[in-house]
Amino acid sequence: MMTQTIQLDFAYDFDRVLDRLSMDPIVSLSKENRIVQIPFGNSVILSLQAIGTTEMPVFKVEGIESETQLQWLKEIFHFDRSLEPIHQHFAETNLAEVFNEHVGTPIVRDFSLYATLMKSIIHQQLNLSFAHTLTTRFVHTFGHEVNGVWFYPTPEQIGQLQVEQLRELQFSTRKAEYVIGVSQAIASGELNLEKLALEDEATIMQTLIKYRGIGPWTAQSFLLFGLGKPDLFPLADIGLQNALKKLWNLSEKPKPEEIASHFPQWSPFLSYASLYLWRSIE
DNA sequence: GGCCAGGTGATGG
DNA sequence: CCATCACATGGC
Repeated sequence: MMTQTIQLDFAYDFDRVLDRLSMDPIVSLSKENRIVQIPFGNSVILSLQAIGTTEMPVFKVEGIESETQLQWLKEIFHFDRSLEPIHQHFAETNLAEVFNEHVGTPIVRDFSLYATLMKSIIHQQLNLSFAHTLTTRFVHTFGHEVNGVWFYPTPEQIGQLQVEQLRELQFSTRKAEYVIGVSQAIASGELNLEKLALEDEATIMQTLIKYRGIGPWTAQSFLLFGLGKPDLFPLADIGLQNALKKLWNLSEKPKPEEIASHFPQWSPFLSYASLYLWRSIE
């Protein structure tokens, strides 16, 4: 098994990454050893360990079998683009303080596009704690485990389920229908997420929103956490509304139009504003 | 015990 | 086209 070393030339706080990943009960990691195990495809496990500092980030990678895998890993962990221009951009904005508190914090993508979609649908309108419970049950019941690392089930498997099988895990009837329906569309080849990912953002949004259970919030989550797009701010998100309410000392949650009025100033890096605001209330 | 949660689709004007 | 409502159930 090949071991590789990756060195970055910009500040990158891997311990923050581990903190965030540790909120996902499916992810296998050790904060102490600064290592995370990453499921790739159907059964490959890659491991990523930090052996440097935030200012001098160095990583040890194991399990890589091809250049394609290495490139994928770099994109997933945001190794392929510097965070410094983004922090510079926000230094003169009303989010400067928030950004100062999150120096070197990257957008880490989900480990598969299908996982992003399922997770987003499951998370709709639920508190994080219960959403994590449902996601864990979903993966533990229908996915598979290799050496302690969990792999999401395939769309083919989920597409064949009956609503009742997800009801047993305490999914609502409607949510079960969403999850199964979207999985069927993917399994049949009608919806090809990898191919869709190559299209422009407007096309991706329009395509996804046609499916029952995918609204603007879920489609934007797909762009942000699935594809790592830099300029998304899901206005419908209650967490972001609450984060801004707190930051601006408001008595009520700010209205979407009020939030959107700041977009010209924050763009083209709205996703980082979203991410850090979420973290500010976690 | 009531209100809220990292929304969405259906319904009715 | 926009406002309102049901959905399900845990967390606090």
